[in-house]
Amino acid sequence: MNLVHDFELKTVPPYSFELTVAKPAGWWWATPREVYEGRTLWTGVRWEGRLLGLRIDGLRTLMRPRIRCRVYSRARFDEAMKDAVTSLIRAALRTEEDVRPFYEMAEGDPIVREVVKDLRGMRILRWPDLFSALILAITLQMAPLVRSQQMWGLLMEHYGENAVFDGRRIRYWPSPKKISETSEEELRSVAKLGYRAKNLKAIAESILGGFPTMEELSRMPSEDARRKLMELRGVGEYSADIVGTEGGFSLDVWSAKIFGVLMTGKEPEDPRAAIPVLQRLARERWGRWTGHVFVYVLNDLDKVSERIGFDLTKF
DNA sequence: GCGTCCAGGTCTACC
DNA sequence: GGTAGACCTGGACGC
Repeated sequence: MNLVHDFELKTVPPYSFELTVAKPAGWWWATPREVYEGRTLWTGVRWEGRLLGLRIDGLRTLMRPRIRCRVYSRARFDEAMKDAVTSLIRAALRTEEDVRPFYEMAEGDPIVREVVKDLRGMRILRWPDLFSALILAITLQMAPLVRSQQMWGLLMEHYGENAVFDGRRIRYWPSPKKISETSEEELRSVAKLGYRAKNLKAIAESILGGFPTMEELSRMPSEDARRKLMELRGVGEYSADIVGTEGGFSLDVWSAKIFGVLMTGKEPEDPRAAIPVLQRLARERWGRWTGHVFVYVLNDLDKVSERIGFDLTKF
């Protein structure tokens, strides 16, 4: 791949590049196989059907942050393509988001007050590529994390693609086209997707059939985007919140246990049944910042556990 | 060793 | 409009 675009982004402080792209809980920015070393991220993104290599450097400090991004491609880039990719990366890094109102709200809340000090400057997740985010959501369903990781590994190994640039080789998620061309039986047996194979194929076909892109979804009112995502086969509220551009409160059985302890003082007896109740309580308590609280708390479980004297990492 | 349970949900069929 | 029951797979657990 050749260098086709090189630009800098200003960010609204405080902005921590490291906490944003390499989350303490281990979540990646675009692919689990990306590399983060010494304030530089080598990763990839699929845009308009083509895989791009990205080298992103976090420059300067928390309060005077800048980001330099280099884009690599096999194809040539014109000015319109450069503008589109710049805005895609800007949105996915959330460089223009002002988190100060969130931190002000946190001052008055005992659960969030210390968490925002631990993770000052972190931005919540915002997947750069819709289909990759949907693969993540589908493979998280009804599976312990190790099983989800097994599915990611097999999907990438057998159907993924390499971005080779800047002396690096980064393995990236399969394209919708590749998944649509693979039989459901093969996805079941080779990628061990089980019942999810049918859903993932249907999603790939919807995307190839003109489903809105992440950028188009982000321009919709968030509730409309959420409803649109739930039109996809196998995407319910949980998955729509994982993929969604506004950082939803995607409670599942695991996180319901954690927030059950934090918000009600005890582990729910039936976590699945507790999900809608906890979601309502969270929405009432944190309003538009609910998704931020979710990501901040789940990325700070060690310290939160220490403070409350209850091991939340055991779930 | 072997059987059972259930996990970082969603859809369908039935009432 | 509300809700059991089914769904892949594999690790944990009890016997």
